[in-house]
Amino acid sequence: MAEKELAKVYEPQSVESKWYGAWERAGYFHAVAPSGKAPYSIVIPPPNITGVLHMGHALNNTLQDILCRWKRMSGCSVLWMPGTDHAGIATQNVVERQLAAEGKDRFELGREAFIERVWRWKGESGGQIIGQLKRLGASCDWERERFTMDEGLSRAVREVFVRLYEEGLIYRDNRLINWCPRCHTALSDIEVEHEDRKGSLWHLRYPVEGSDRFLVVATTRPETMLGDTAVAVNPADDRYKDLVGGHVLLPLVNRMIPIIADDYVDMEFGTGVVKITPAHDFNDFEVGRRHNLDMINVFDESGVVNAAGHQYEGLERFAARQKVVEDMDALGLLERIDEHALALGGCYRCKTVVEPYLSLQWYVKVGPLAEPALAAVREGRTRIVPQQWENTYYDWMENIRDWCISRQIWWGHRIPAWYCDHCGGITVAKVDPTACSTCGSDEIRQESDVLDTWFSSALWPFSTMGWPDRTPELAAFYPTSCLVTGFDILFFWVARMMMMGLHFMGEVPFREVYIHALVRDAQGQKMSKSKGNVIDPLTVIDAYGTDAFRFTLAAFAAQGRDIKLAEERIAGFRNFANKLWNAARFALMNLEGFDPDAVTLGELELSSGDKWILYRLNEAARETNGALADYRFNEGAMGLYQFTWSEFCDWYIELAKNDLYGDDQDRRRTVQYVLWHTLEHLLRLLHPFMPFITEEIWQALPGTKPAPSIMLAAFPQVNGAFEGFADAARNMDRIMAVISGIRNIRGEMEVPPSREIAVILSCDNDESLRLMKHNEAAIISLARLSSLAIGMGLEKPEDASIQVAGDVRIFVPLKGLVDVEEEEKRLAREIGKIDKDIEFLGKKLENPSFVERAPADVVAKEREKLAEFANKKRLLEESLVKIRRLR
RNA sequence: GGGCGAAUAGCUCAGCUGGGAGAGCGCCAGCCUUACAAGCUGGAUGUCACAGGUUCGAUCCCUGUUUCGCCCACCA
Repeated sequence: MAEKELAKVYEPQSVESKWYGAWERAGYFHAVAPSGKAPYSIVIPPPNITGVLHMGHALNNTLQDILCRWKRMSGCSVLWMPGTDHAGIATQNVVERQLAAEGKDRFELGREAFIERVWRWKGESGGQIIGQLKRLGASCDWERERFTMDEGLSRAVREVFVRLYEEGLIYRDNRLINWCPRCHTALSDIEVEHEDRKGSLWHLRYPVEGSDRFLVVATTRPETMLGDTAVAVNPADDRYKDLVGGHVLLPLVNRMIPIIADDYVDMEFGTGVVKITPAHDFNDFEVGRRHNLDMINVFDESGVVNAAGHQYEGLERFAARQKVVEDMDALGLLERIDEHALALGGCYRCKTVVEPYLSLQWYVKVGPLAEPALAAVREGRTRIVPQQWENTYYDWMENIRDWCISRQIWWGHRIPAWYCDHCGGITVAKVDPTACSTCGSDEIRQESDVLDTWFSSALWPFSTMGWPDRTPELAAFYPTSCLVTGFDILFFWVARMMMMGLHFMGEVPFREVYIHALVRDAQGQKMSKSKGNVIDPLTVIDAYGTDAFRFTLAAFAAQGRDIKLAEERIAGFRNFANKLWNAARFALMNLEGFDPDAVTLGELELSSGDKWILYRLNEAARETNGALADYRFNEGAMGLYQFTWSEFCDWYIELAKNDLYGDDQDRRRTVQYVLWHTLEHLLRLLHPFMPFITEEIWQALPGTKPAPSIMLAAFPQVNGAFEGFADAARNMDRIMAVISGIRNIRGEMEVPPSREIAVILSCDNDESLRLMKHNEAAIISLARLSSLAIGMGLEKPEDASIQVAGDVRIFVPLKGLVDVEEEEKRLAREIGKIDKDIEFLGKKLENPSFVERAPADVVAKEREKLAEFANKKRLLEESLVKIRRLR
């Protein structure tokens, strides 16, 4: 067995690539169904195949991996289902840009060739994010990796579409939709992002027929007047009552349009007159339907004015706006222009301003699907964490509108509907039909639209497991245990999975949904390419290592709060990884020749220090399990950080040195065992957070391994035997207080560590005396003493510095160390601090209502504290008086 | 317009069911103490946004105010 030399500084790169490959090859990520073990399953939020790993992915997948590794180690059969999303519009855009660079467009290629080209692109450069997830350490079951357009999932999509159609939950309708004039497709309501912008409110005069009056309408979109088919006023508005039923002459196009009355018009706003453009405004559309108005579409699918716009035909919509305003002005029909704030809707893929557009589209009737999805959360069958998001979910589900699912692009699941040229009937079928189901004609054409990308991702939790077949995976792993996602896709994805899962599986898709925060930059701004404030996770990984990065994300992941990622914090956790590494180096150096297999805990005689660290380790296990069970990732991470650094390294390792370097072979063996045991368990606790470094160290530890990888070792649970060490742990706390007291004098008096000092401890009871004597060696070495005298009721030497630690008085003779003036100042400072405490507690205890009404144990505790402070103050004052006498 | 969240040390943030506020970084002082200078030891630093209320007691619960941030919404 060649003992390898561990470098002084942890180098993540080689360790990471080595272990990830080994784990994957060994099949540790693979879930077997059924297995007899308790199932735990998570489906990954499938990243777009166009995607490149960003901070959001890094956080999302780190948290999922922490859960999966923790559950796997806790004895569950874990399925983490990975895959990617075909991302219809986004992917089509990428390939279209490529074509444009070659001076071509998709229409030249034709539909089939274009789709082929997209598949080719996917094969060559799509899905690079998978490799990036592996660098992050994600323990996904890659053997099961799925793609939303692979054969199985396409079959599921088809099945769902046909069934919903047959149930009357999918229909076609001609109405206004959000249209992206750049992507040339319809968008669903939530695919439109509203942004507040400054705009103008143009006031236009429309001449009233048969009169010299004008009606002044206010509009934010003057170009749409080309499609006006009415003006409306409120029926209760006395100003215009006489005009209702009459007409105005629409300028520029010179069309007579009616003056109608509708409650929709707000008398208070503007002039109280609204121009009605049913084909280009959602409200106007409703008004138009109520009044049977013509709906004149004045744009083509690129947002260019069409023939209905007369002389403006061929003008792009914003150019048309300018021209319309100019022409109205020239006619003296532009009354004025006000500044006006408005929320402009943009395409979520390309940011182009969307156009309300009249067209025939496919819809899902969501009301009947939303009901059960609401009930499931209300009844707690799916729990949303943090709970505050439940309200957002309810609000949306309660006000949900039908979902436009057709997209006029080519890349995606083509809608399985065929139109009959002969009878006009529609055939919807799972298998491509050869004839019209109504008239039998074979002159049928398939719908050219594809489905919204989110239609297929809504099926993800069951389609990835083989639905509509009844598979062992579905039986074992559906419903999934947990979904980890950001709130930005709560509506897009989570809500729709709830609806589809309940409808087709009869059961919720996941028991819990953990909604995590957004990762922002150090200034709290959303990271975006245009702002140039993007931190690339892979750059961070290269610079600091995956483990440090993951630990940073976990430590920051407090519930309900955005993460502001500052690079210094990552460096801090890189230091933590290095600290762990060096603690391990220390352990390995001192465990040479030690065989843990030959030792059992029961045979060992444990010191206070040994019991203390085992007790604290046990508490750390309790806290980590509790934190992860509640998705308190930050508490889990920070708790382990504190245990590792402030307890294990700062105290136990220092304590252990005494015995490791000493002559007592029994003590040496005992400490070796405790050191080994603590480190070994600590590594397991840390493994979900820092998978690589923990495996590397764990493999180097002596002893027979319970598993071939730490991934498969049992996650530490609370050990009842260690809970009995609570008293010993408290004793150790007293020893530590004494050591800290001595160090305090040393630090305050600026005595360098190289200078060993003599110390006297004075106890006031036997128990205390025994405890101090028993831990004499530890005190001497940790406080760096030349000598230590311990006794009962000892007198303070005249020129000694004093410190009080519980019931122990600490005297440090100052002879030749420092002058008494310094000691005088230090004592005055100490007394000053205590005075404040005494004053506060005194007031509290003098308050009769506190003593009467507060719980007895609280009062007793406060009294105890006061007595302790008073005692400490007395001792310090005595010595201050004596010190002064020396001058 | 509706809803949600935040305001705590110089900075970035923790703080579970009310009992004198914590971490990391930074700062000051002293240290190459044979695991680690990416380190060790000691230290300083807070009207817990503001104003009321409940309570013996409020950073925590209630009301209001201010300032930020986000989400939703068809007022031209």
